Amino acid sequence: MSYPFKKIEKKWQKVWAKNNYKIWHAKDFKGKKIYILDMFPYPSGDGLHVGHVLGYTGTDILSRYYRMKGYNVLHPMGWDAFGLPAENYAIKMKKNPMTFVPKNIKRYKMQMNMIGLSYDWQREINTTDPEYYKWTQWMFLKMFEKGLVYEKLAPINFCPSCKTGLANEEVIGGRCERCGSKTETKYLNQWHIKITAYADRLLEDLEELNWPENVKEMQRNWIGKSEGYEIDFKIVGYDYKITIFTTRLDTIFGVTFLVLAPEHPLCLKIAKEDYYFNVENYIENALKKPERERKTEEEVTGVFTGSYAIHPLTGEKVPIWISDYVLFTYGTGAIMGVPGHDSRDYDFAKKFSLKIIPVIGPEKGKEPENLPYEEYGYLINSFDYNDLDSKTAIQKIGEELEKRGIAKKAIYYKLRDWIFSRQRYWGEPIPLVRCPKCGIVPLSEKDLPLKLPKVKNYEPTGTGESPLKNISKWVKTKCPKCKGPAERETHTMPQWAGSCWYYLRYIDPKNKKQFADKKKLKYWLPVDIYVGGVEHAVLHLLYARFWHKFLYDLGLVPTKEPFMKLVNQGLILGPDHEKMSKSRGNVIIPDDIVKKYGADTLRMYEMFMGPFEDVKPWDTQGILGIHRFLNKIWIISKKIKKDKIKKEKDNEILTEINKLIKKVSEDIENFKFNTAISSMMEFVNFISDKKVSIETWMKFVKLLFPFAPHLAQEIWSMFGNKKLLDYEKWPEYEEKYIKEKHIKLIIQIDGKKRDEIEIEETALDFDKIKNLVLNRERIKKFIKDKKIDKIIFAQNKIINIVTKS
RNA sequence: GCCGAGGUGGCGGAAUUGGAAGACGCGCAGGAUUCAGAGUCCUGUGGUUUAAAGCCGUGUGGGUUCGAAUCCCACCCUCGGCACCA
Repeated sequence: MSYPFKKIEKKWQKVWAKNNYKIWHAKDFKGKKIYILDMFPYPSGDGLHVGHVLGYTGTDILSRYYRMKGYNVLHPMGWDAFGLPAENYAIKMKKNPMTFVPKNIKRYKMQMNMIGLSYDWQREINTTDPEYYKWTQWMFLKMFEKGLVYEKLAPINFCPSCKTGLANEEVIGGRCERCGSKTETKYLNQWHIKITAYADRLLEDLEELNWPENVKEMQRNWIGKSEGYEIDFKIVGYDYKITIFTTRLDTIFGVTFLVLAPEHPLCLKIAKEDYYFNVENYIENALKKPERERKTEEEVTGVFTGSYAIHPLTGEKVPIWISDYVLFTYGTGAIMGVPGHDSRDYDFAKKFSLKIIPVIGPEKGKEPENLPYEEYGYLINSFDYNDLDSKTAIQKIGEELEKRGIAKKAIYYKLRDWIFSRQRYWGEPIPLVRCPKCGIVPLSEKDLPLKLPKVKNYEPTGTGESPLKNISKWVKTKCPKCKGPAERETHTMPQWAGSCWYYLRYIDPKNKKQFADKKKLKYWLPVDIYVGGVEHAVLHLLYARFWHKFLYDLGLVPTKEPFMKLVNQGLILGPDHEKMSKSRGNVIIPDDIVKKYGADTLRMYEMFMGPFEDVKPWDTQGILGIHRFLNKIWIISKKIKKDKIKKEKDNEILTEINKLIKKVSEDIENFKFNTAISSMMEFVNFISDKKVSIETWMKFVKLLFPFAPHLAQEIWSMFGNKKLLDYEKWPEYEEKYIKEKHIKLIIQIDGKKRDEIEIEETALDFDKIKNLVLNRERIKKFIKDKKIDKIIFAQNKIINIVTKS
């Protein structure tokens, strides 16, 4: 029979709901703070899944722990309700998101209470609340004001299923991040935000963050900074010059051709008569396919222009080609071909029988086989620069070319500006007006929020226009400047807009005058611990850092970075070790588990499964182990109540409980919840045949509380404690009980364990121990007539007798 | 191809400042309780044809060391990310 978890959980959830404003409400400016943040969910309609439970339980354990440690804990929750997930779901269910989303939120909140999460609900926020998105729009206007927002007709990624343009970050392997459809390229007039202006700082400031290395690396790669040189090549018979970008100036003597991207404006201008037709043809063909689709093609293609450039150092003529393996959107849209040391250039040269000159080789006098050939080798076939190492050569050649005005240092990034327009209904309206007289005019602050109108038909049109375009009542407006007739911008903001600053609003959620009070921001920022999925590594986490830096530059937030420590919870797979999905039928629903075993079992099992950050499969049997453990605790509690031993007299138990306090505290702080639970189990196994005092057991119950709050609270009150456990102090361990009086010494012979011996700590003397050990029968038997070479005595733990062979 | 993380029983995983490999849990086997089952409790559980002892064992092969899952070198495999970024 299970312990009455249903009754217990219901009972305490009621008490907590009633007292929420007291127990979990973070008061401003009160002592030492800690800000523990979850990535807030999209209330999509499927409800909380076990992945949410994993992350949210982790932060709940931390919050409960730090509250008991005496910290002022800010642990809020809210709803990222704008955007595609909610909208797509609403379309599928044929319900307006405006009426549908609040219902979902209610359900999510109910589920969160069902698993006993200790959020400060007084700080709840919702990105679709006009009082919230008023400030999202306000911040957008600040960016507009500072010249970070611009409109551009550009080829963008378009999702044919979601019927909207997407940012580069939202395209994962050529597919829509949300629905998995292959994206297409469309030319649309879109608002862009100049995130590239922050590229360097976004890169540099990563250093000071306590984030998982892989996430930092993903951001570094995404920003993709390359330092090199721009070099001008003169063209024979023309006044034009071709500028290329390279990071490998040391290979310049290996240049045997130049390649232009098909979009390059010089292509047709320098094509010779005999080649013109071919060139025109090639370009036309190439441009039909957007860059993204060209990449996947295996075969190298290209066409010769008939023109030649002059090598700036050798004066030799090198042919100028056109090929779509050169991207117009990166660097200068033109490259120097070094087939000796670049695999793509090599493939190209092979295909079109172009010259290949190796210019990097082994160090002079060294055998070629024992050195790394690529990267930084030594120059060969490079005239005055021969035998220099690559690094030095880049410097020297750079200096020389700069002196002659042919080259200059340049830095390029992979990062592109943030495409900010969405052709969808369910987002923050962009607060701009198009006036035939004044052009683009921003709304004034007092006109915010610009509310999203209620509509009947909100489905995406697919024409590149937003559904808002059809609501002429809303679209037609007056120009804020000249008061003449004008039209509103009808595209909406991307889903990421609201999540860029929500952690700031929690700090002062009801402020009507500012997005948050400065003093409060100063007190609570930065976020100390941020927990969420790794899928946001170059989406939300990059945008939010940028947004935060922008606010920092305006003096509106006190820190350069928003999130100091980041932890990614690992994915939970289905029992079949596959990713959970409806189509596979391997989805575990938290509600079912709660019904069957209770919330405490669910919480604790998810923490016990394995390391918090690892991918791990759900084990339908494994959860029984945790449920049995909680049952055992319940039964032992009843026994202890009957026994009525007040003070702890058993020294062994004192040692164990003190060790446990130390272990659990350290493990919680390090997100090692699985080993914390293991050691609690070991403790319970240890005391199960002993009589434990109430004093000791109450300490244990406090340790259990962050993990299984309902059961712990019930046991706590069962022993007549009136105050809620939330207000109790976390137990402290006493060093004197932990110190071992006896030392178990392992005896090894030639590194293999042969025996062990227990020694008083005070009797640790090498000679004495040596005698003791060598006289033991068992040891004598092993040594027999072997000669002892030496004896190693290590760390009061091991004695190793080494024999001569 | 490049970057990052990782390979430990039948399974999830412990131990990583070099010092008893396999904690804890699941599963499995045997026993107790029971008319029976469920549940609970006890015992065992890396391999080595049976007990003790021994021997072998942390992806593979080498190395350093009194001693290696842990450090070094080479290789194999798995997972995650990026991918014509010059």
